[in-house]
Amino acid sequence: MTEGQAERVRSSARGRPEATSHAAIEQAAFTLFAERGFARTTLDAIAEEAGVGRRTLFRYYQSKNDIPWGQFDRTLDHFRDLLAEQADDLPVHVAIHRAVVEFNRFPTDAHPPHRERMRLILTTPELQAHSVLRYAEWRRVIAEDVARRTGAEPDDLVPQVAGHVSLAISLSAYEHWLAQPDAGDGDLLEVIDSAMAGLRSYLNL
Amino acid sequence: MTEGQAERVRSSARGRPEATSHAAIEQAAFTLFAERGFARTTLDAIAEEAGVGRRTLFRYYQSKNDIPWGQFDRTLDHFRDLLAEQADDLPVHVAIHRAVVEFNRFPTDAHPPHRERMRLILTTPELQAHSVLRYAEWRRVIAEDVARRTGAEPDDLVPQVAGHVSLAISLSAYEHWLAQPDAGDGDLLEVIDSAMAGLRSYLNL
DNA sequence: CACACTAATGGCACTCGTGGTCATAAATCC
DNA sequence: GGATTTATGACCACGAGTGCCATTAGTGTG
Repeated sequence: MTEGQAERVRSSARGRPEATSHAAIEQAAFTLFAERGFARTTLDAIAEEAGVGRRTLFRYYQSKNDIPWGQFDRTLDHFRDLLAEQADDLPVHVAIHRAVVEFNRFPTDAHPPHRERMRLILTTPELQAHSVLRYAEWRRVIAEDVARRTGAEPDDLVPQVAGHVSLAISLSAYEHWLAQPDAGDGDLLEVIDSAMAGLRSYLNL
Repeated sequence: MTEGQAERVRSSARGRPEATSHAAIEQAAFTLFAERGFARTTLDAIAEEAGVGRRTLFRYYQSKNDIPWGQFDRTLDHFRDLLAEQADDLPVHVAIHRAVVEFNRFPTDAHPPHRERMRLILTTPELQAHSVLRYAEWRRVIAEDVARRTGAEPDDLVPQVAGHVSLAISLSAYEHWLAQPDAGDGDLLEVIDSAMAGLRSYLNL
């Protein structure tokens, strides 16, 4: 999903070989982000650290803001599959919730690790802002699944609300999880459950 | 609320008078946005249209992205008041929901009008992204009120979820409202109610 | 009225992200 | 070896954003 940088999959082994990789760029970038912070890390610095030209970075990532998201693109397809796997006779919100939880079980094949990545994304203003565009695609995937389950259109109100609310739950959970000094990946899943329970209790308060 | 551009309220009438105003800048900007679109409108063009220097724009708005939001800052205080006004014996989610609806009743003292403003904000990628920073403050106001009503801390999970979910409802409603070709301000309030009802039905409550 | 004072203006220079163009490098295929 | 293919990286241009500072246009005082 996402346009992202177009899956630079070489069909053949012809032509000049790549001078770097997404992984190498991310590693270089995260190193510098950790040292100086996101805003004060220039693309020139990342290019130098990665040993490539600055112009080349833009062939691997659409923008500086896209670097921290790394592999997220590919994961959306996985998310779509997880949603499709949930039984059709489940209550819709249960099916969606389960898929959301599963989606966060093996967050990424990290490097840098999931938590640090999410911490950066959720605490850096520029990235918080930029991420909305990613979230929109994520919400769309949910809206489409809810529409399919309920016989509605993805643009109808309920599927849209479901997408927005699922995101709301997830973001609440991530923020809470990040606020806990030493929580592991498993704890994240519990917090997502708690957030959903919190929503239900809020609506009954 | 928001740091925003610091309420340029002159204590005395001394010193050189302002060469322009927020209203004048917004009017110039919206005119150009309508003509060429947001992205292709440069700050130079806005400055020229408003008859001021480019540098001066930054004394009225922190960034180009902040221009469409206009007066939103001040409205947050109003929102806080609306929340405080809701009776303490109401179910929490009802109190919050009512305040949210009221908040959107007289959206702005428009010019340019509310709907056009929101259409721009919600359909322009740069602005969609930038707006999360505004939303965060809005959510904070809700979290604080929910915390007060429930005896929790604003950073606790339920108040946070309440903020996120209220935003989710509002955004769903706005998007749906904007998708209707000829809906008025009153219709927006109904859509907000519908979105909340949609959430409850989605959750089988 | 002239002079100090105050506050906003706007020009200049600079950094940084982003995008277009294009010559060049480094592989494979014949 | 030469044609072909593909990625690279240099050069250039534009626009947003920011610090600096001389200038402007008011008010208040003697």
